[in-house]
Amino acid sequence: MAQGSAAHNIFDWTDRIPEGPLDPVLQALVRDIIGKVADKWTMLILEALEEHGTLRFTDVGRKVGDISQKMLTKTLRQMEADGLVERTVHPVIPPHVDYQLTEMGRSLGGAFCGVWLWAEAHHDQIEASRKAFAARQAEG
Amino acid sequence: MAQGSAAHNIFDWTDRIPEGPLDPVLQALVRDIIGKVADKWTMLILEALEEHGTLRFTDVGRKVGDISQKMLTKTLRQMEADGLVERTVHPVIPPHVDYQLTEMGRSLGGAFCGVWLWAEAHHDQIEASRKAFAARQAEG
DNA sequence: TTCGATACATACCCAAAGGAGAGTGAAGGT
DNA sequence: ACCTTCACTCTCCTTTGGGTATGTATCGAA
Repeated sequence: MAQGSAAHNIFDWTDRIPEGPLDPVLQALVRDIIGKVADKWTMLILEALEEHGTLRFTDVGRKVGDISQKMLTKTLRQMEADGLVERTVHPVIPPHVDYQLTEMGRSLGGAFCGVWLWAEAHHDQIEASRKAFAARQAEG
Repeated sequence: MAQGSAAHNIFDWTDRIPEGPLDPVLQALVRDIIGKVADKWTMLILEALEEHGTLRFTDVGRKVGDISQKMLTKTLRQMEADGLVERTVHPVIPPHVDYQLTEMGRSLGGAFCGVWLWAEAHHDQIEASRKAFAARQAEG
């Protein structure tokens, strides 16, 4: 059975009406945003800036912890492009660059807050589930 | 300058007190959960199951949209291990497998709800920011 | 005169993510 | 005797993520 007969999706649903009043363009846009914004480093940097206010480059790295310089630069640039952070360059030597959340960045931080709290509240339950699942796999 | 002189992190902060009363173990645990749970496919599947209740394998794929069978299987398995979804196998032929959210899965869905709303509310603003950023880069 | 500080850019490399397509197995329809 | 269905699994293969190392500019201090 040739599954990928259509375009690129395995499930050929072209003969069905997907939903109804859902705008596929908006759907795609939101999905794209979710994909970029629900990134590990984005979340971590967001939290660091939310907690400490304005930080300069190396300080962001220190607050986040185990992040390489490359990913720090890359993620900060992406966040700047998306309008989540504001980058302020002071033309001095040695260079001094400040990063702070924009209004939109702060609002995203608030939206993520629920996920953080959820993770803190359920991490032991997740551990338990994983162990139970592993045990099930080992037996059956 | 050899940046990676310490372990694996570029920023050598071993001579500083990191924060204070923050438990590094819990910090790591939560970070791990965030990394796995704040995954694009996890979020998408979670939303599909939240919206439609119980779905079988191919239906989850259809609701999510552009997901390959491989990632669907993988993500569903991970979610099952984490205790977010319950997998029910009906031993019939052809096979019939149902997926539904657990209580914990539903609570995570609630936590993510804020992010979805945020994405829907700010996608146009993000687009504008990206265009402005690109224009700034183009000029110099 | 060389060093160190700061905020990167660039290049090289490896590992993981993820897509495409084929295969599987057993029952029921034609 | 064949085809179809469903929920996968398995094997390639390409793309992306991400770490490491090094370079750069400039100024003041040692």
